[in-house]
Amino acid sequence: MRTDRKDKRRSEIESAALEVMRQRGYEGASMLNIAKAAKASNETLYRWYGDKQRLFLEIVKSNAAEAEAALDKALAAELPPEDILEHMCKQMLHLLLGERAVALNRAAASDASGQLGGAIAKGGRDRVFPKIVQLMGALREAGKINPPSDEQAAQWFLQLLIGDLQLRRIIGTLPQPTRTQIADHVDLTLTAFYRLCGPDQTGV
Amino acid sequence: MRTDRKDKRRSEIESAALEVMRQRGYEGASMLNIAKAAKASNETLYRWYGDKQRLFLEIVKSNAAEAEAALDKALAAELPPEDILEHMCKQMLHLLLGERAVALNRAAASDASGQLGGAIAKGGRDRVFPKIVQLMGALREAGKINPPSDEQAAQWFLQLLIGDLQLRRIIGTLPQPTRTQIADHVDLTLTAFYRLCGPDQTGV
DNA sequence: GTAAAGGCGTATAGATGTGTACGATTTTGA
DNA sequence: TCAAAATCGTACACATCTATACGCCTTTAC
Repeated sequence: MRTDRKDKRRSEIESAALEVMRQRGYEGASMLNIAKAAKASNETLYRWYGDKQRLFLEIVKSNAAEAEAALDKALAAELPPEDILEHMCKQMLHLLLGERAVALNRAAASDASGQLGGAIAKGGRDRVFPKIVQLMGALREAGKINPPSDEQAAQWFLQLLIGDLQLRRIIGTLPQPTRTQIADHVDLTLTAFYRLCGPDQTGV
Repeated sequence: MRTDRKDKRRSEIESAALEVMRQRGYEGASMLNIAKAAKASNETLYRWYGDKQRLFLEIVKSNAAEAEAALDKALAAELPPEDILEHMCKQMLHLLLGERAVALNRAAASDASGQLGGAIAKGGRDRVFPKIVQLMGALREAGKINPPSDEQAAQWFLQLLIGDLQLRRIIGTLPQPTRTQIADHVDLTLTAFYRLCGPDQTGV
C-alpha cells in the first residue's frame, strides 16, 4: 500500500473507531466492531495497532497534533493579543466540546490503566497551557490585563472558559453547543476574565 | 433478612462495586467480579438490581442523597453567608474530587446510554445549583458581592471552584488532592470570586 | 509480467461476561 | 420449634471478545 493510501486508510479506521465508540461506548467499541465498521480485517487492526488501547492512543496523538496545529495557527496571527484571545476561545470550545474530544475523553475515563488519560494530558493541556501563559504575557504587556501572574491569569482563563462544560458533555448531559451558543459563552467568559484580570483593578 | 441487615448488605455490595470499579474500570467491574468482591452470589445481584447499569444507578442515587444532606447541613449553619460559602467550597471539593464521585463519573462516561450521566446530573448539579444561587442572593443582600445576577454569580463561582479539576481527576491525570491543597485552592477561588463579583467593582 | 507482500473475509481456540437454575445452608417469622 | 423465604456457591447455556491463522485476492516492487 502506498504511503498516502495507507495514511488515508489509517485515518478511515480511526474515524470508524471513534464512530463506533460514539454509538456504543468504549466497552462496545471492540476491535471486531471497529473492523466491521471500517470494512477492515481485525488482523489488520492487530497488525497495525497491537491492541485496542494502542489504537486509541494513536487516535489521541493524531487528534492532539491537529488541535495543536490549529491553536498555533491562531496564536501566530498578526493581530492584537485580545483578538487572538477571542479567536482562541472559540477554537478551543469547538475543539474540546466536539465529538472527537468528547469521545476520546470518554475512552480515557473508561481506561483503568490511565494511559489514555496521560496521553490526552500530555498532548493537550500540558502543551496548551504554556502557550496561554505566553498569550497572557502579551496581553499584560499590551496593558490589557494586570493579573497577579501570567500563570494565574491563564488558570483563571481556562477555568472560566471551560468550567464543567467538558465534563457535562462527557457524561452526556450537555448536547454539543451550536456556533451561536459558543459565541455567547465566549462573550461571557471574556467579560468575566477582563473583569477579573483587567488593569483597572483596585487593590491589586 | 431484616431491614437494617439488608441495608447494610446493600451498602457493602455497593462499596464493593465501587472498589472493583476503581481498580479495574467500568468495563472490568462485571457483575461476577463485584459479586466475588462482595462475597455475594451473582444471583442476588441480579435479583436486587436487575443488571449492572441499575446497580450503578442505585449507587449514584444514594451517593447523591448523602452529598445533598451534607451540603444542606453546611447551608443551614447559623453563620454569615461568606463563612458558609467557604465551608461549602471545601465540602464540594472533597465530594467532587473524592474517589466515590470520580468513580461514578467514570462509570457515567463509560455508559453509552447516558442514563448514569442523567442520574448524576439530576441528583447533583441540578439540585446543587439552585442552592448556590440562593446563597449568592444572601451574599448580595449582605453587601458582600454585587454580581450582574445571582445565577451568573453562581455559574462563575462553580467554574472558578471546579474548573477542569474534576475532568482531570476522571481521566486519571490528577491525584486526589490533600486537605491542604484543597484549602489552598479554596483560598484562590474565593480571592478570584470576590474580585470578580465583589461590591467594589467599577463599571458594574 | 511476475513474484512477494499485504489486506480482506472467515475461521478458530480460549477466556470472560450475562443472566438463569438449583441444591445446600442460613435467616426470618409465626 | 418449624416451615417458608432468601442467600450462597456452583454450574450452565449462550454470546461476545481477543488474538491468531489461513486461503483468496489486490496491490506493490522489480
